[in-house]
Amino acid sequence: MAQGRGSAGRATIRDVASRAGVSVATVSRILSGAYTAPPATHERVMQAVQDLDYVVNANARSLNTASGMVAMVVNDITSPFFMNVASGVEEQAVADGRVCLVCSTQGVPERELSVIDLMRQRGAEAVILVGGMAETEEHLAQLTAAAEGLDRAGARLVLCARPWKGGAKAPVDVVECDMESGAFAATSHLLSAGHTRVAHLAGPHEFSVAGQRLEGYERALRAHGVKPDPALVAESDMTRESGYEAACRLLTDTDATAIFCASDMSAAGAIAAARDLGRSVPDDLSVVGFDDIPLAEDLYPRLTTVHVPQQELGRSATRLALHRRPMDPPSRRVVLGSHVVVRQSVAPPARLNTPGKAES
Amino acid sequence: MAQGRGSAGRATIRDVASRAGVSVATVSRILSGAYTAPPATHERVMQAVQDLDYVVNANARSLNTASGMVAMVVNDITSPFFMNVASGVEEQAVADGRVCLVCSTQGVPERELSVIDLMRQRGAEAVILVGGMAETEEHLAQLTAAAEGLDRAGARLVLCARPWKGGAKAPVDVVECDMESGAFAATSHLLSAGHTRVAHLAGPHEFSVAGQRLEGYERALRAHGVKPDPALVAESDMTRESGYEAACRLLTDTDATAIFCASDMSAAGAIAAARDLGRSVPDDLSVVGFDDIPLAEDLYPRLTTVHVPQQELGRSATRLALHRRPMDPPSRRVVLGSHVVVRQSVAPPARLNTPGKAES
DNA sequence: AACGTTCACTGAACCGGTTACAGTAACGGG
DNA sequence: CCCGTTACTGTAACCGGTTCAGTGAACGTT
Repeated sequence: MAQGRGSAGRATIRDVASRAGVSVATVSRILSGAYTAPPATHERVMQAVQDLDYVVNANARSLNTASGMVAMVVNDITSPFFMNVASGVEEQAVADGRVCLVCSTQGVPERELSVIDLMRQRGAEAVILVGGMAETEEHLAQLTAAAEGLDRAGARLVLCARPWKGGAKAPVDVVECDMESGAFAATSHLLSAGHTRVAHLAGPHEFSVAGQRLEGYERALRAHGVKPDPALVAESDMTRESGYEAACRLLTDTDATAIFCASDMSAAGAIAAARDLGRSVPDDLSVVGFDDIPLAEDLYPRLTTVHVPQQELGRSATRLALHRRPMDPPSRRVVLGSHVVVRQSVAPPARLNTPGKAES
Repeated sequence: MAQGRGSAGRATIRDVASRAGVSVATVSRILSGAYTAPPATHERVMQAVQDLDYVVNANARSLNTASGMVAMVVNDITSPFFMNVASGVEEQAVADGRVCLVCSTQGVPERELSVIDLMRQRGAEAVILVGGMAETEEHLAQLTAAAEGLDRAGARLVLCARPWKGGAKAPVDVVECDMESGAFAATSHLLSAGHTRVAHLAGPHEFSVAGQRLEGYERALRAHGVKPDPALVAESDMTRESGYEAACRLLTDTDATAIFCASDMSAAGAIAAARDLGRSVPDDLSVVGFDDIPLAEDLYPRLTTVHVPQQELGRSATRLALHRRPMDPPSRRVVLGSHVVVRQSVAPPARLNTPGKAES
């Protein structure tokens, strides 16, 4: 079996046809399962395929037919949050009989566009953008153009876990999580525990998702009658390292007794920073994260955080992309909820007698 | 800009050619950058491309030319270890001017084969298998067949972080890490700290990588004059959950004072189990992991583990696949080293007076 | 003036599939 | 026995690119 034909290169459908003594059309029909040939013919063709180790050329095939590909574009392939979403996308895609390909932009905005283009060139049926990215107006315009191009080709661009600022007439669907209210709940949780000096370890201000979390944080403060203090918000890029650094600044320069972090990763950094500075969590410092990635369970103390339904985000995005009916509006939007999951990283502030610095 | 042509579907190269008043050959050459046309012609063509919002059909293109695709196949897209390797693959692939696509098998062996096939159908220049998988003889045979098929098409199959049992004549390259000696070093580290009852939280016995770690563990025991005790090795599937369960069994059923885990994930489970059973790490139980994924830094206590150069594994694999000279042997093998990185999860055993169970 | 080059470009034959259209054989009904 | 189906198969025209072989004009030689 699989005795490579003498010549180099791969066998083509004509090789198979001539070896089986039938026409290419017959081979094509049999292989694509279009119809049932009489057992004898079927057998002969299959034998020829076997003998020649023939595999169809999917590129040639999708010259006339749908490619069956769903493409997912991710900023950072090592980010647990993104990859959890990605697994939801994948799951739904294979459930719908497609194959799912993941491609990373390595954080470079231009690569995002070129990757989308690539997928468009390859005839992907849906392109799903997972996660945030800084959005200049130019970038947004190009994204809109790409979406229109995809649309014209009968494909779909879906934004997942990332808001869309491009207007409703662009053929773009969006699945996101209500992060503003998640942030509100998280911050409220800290305020209810008695904290008044609640810091926020924000994400990059260019990221719209970061903006939403900041807004929720500020709204909660105001709702509890606490005046937002700009000194209490530090910016990081949501990674562990930059979370560590920003938290160090917060802990040394301010009197914050609690930190609401824009991501679990930066919360991990914050906890490490606290430990290195001799502050114990949650006794000396309460920490709340965002995302609820698996890591949250393994931090010490186990991290109280805002649960974002990552897999469901991915699944919804894929469903939106693939199950589209003729008269759907050009642009649809699904918003999933989030909720805080309470674990062990929050406690009441150490001393309620704030003025004095003496131990209670 | 991008004023969609009246008709549906995408513009083809002939549309562009006729609009620019040149032949398709000219357009093709200009767009593929094959030669430099006079500015006037170049300009006309580019304008037509712009007007029609033309994008090449990459599938049609790769009917005649190399696809420039590198494919990576992963078992679990959410595994930090795999995705760290994956980022190395991706990095090297784009450095070599290719695009890199990731595809997951979702842990199903048959899907591994079908995904490889798919990539073969699509004309990938290299297929890189990242991570282990149970290998039946049949699976191995099919893998060999796939490798031969790829080879005939001028592509390459590379196994990364996964050994190859299929013989050296198969056109398969392998990049792996010396896990046996990593396991030896890790176990020795525990033995040197004074432990004699060292348990092993093994991976699935069908996984060859798990076997290597078990061997290193046993060799270390023998080297230190300790008789391996089968009761001290528990099997898990390297996930956190199954690590938790296996560790619970180990902690309640045996008198182990240290556990060498086959992965950091299962070590995380073991630490959680110890905590839930009221044993403190490292005072009552020492734990060593394997892989050195980012999580290791965030566990409490910070996890002593065996560092596996994940990104480098991925980079090497890609280099092997892409940089191949004519007279290279059919099958090459690169083995990278590993070393234990000491953090805080190991301490001498609590009581050297093991016989009595009284508190010291 | 005749001739060899180079330049800019074209026509048409590929690449490897799918599929519309058409043709043949066998079968069953009237 | 004739004719309309039905079942199967073949021919050839696509799909959308790349590229080989070649044409005609302009240019520089001798």
